[in-house]
Amino acid sequence: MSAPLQEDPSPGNERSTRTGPGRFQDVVEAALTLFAERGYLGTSMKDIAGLLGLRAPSLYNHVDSKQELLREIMVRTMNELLNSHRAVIATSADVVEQLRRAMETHVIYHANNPRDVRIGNAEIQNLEEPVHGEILRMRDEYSASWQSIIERGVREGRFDSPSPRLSSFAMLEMGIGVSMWFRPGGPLTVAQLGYYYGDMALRLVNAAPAAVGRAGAAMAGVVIPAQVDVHRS
Amino acid sequence: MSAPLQEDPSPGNERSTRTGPGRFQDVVEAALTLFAERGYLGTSMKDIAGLLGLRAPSLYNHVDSKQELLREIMVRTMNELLNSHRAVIATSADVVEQLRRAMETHVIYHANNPRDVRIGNAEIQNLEEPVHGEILRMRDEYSASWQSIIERGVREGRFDSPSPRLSSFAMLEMGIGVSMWFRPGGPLTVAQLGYYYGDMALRLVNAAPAAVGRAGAAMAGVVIPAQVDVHRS
DNA sequence: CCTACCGATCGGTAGG
DNA sequence: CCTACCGATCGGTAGG
Repeated sequence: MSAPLQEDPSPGNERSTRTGPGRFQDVVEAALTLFAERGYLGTSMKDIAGLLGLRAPSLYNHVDSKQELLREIMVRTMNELLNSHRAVIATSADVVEQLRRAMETHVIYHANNPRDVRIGNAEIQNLEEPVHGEILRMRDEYSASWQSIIERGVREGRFDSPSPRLSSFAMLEMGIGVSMWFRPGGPLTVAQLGYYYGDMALRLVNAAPAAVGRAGAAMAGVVIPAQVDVHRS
Repeated sequence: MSAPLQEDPSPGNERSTRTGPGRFQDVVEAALTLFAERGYLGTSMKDIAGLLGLRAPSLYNHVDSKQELLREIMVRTMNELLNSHRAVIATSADVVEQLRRAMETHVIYHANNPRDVRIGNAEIQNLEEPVHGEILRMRDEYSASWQSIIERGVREGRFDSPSPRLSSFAMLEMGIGVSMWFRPGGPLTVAQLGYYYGDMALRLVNAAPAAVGRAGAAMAGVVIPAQVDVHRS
């Protein structure tokens, strides 16, 4: 997603030409849009080529197969999400702050990358092995990290949850939902969105600071981690 | 979903034979399983026929088109969800109780109908007009009802929410997620699941009764509405 | 980067 | 309920 537009100029890169509209990342970008809109099976190589002003067979100068495009999108997305998550929970030892920041990062990522996230959640069954299994393992790791944060908070007496597993599922899921309706330029900024959802996460485990105030409440002290970039195409 | 297995014997029903494995509802049932597993575009009429021990062309004695199967599933599912919701919020005038019961019903429906719900959320873009628009309108109505419950709770001073819209989205979404992981026969009953999620909904708007206790807490007073049937195939 | 083309599969129809 | 078959489209290759 955030890869530079110019291709790696090293001579070992034999998959892409150096110029023109058909470079690998451009094909991925077109696939990202179309897979998200119509689904993997609902998108043909002809469609992707059309978005780039090409004929379908020309894509195979840059891409091994349609499956490779799905693989690239899913692996990259899950890596970005996991890395952002790991980085942000390392910024505090306080479990309340960890949960709040994890939710902010989670929601901001989903708001900024709706196409990737939609594909990631809708097309798992169309991903072939071994990547299919790898993605499932990464999702498990992500989910397990959330659960362990909540479990630790309960152990430390900071959280109240009848089931850390259910609490973590609820938090993850409500954040994923953001990718389905959030549009930049609306009444809410991405940062505000993150703040509200961070607050909701704390409420879910009864760790919320008293009341949060009305919509538009000041957001002093909110830290948007640097790892989460806010651009989108 | 809950239609009786014997077909309507009225002579006006010209779409289905009265006996045999290929009646309309059986085809829908097979489509339900396969659409949920592989997606609408990933499922062929041959696949559906195979599950019924038939050849693909035989299906057209019972079904107009593949699209009709998707239409039937999506309309029926959304109608059931909306009707359950309307019925359950009519059982109490207290806004806290309405929200709790709405969440219980929402979650129980999603736990009991994972296939329908998965299709309903994944295949909207494969639904043709005018049904596509009708489904979107029903979803809007459902979502709006949740938001108005929260708005009223805030007005009455029972709820605290910086954004009823965001709160309702979060609640809806965390309930939908249940359909992705809940399996009957696990450590949790459907009724317990509904109770926990009802509790989480109240927490999200700071209306939770103090603390809820540990996992396995007593569930005295939980009302599972009769409209929500608990069978699944 | 293109045209021409491959075998496979699709939803659906004809006709019995 | 079947076999035989239709035109369309698919992902991908050959060859330049």
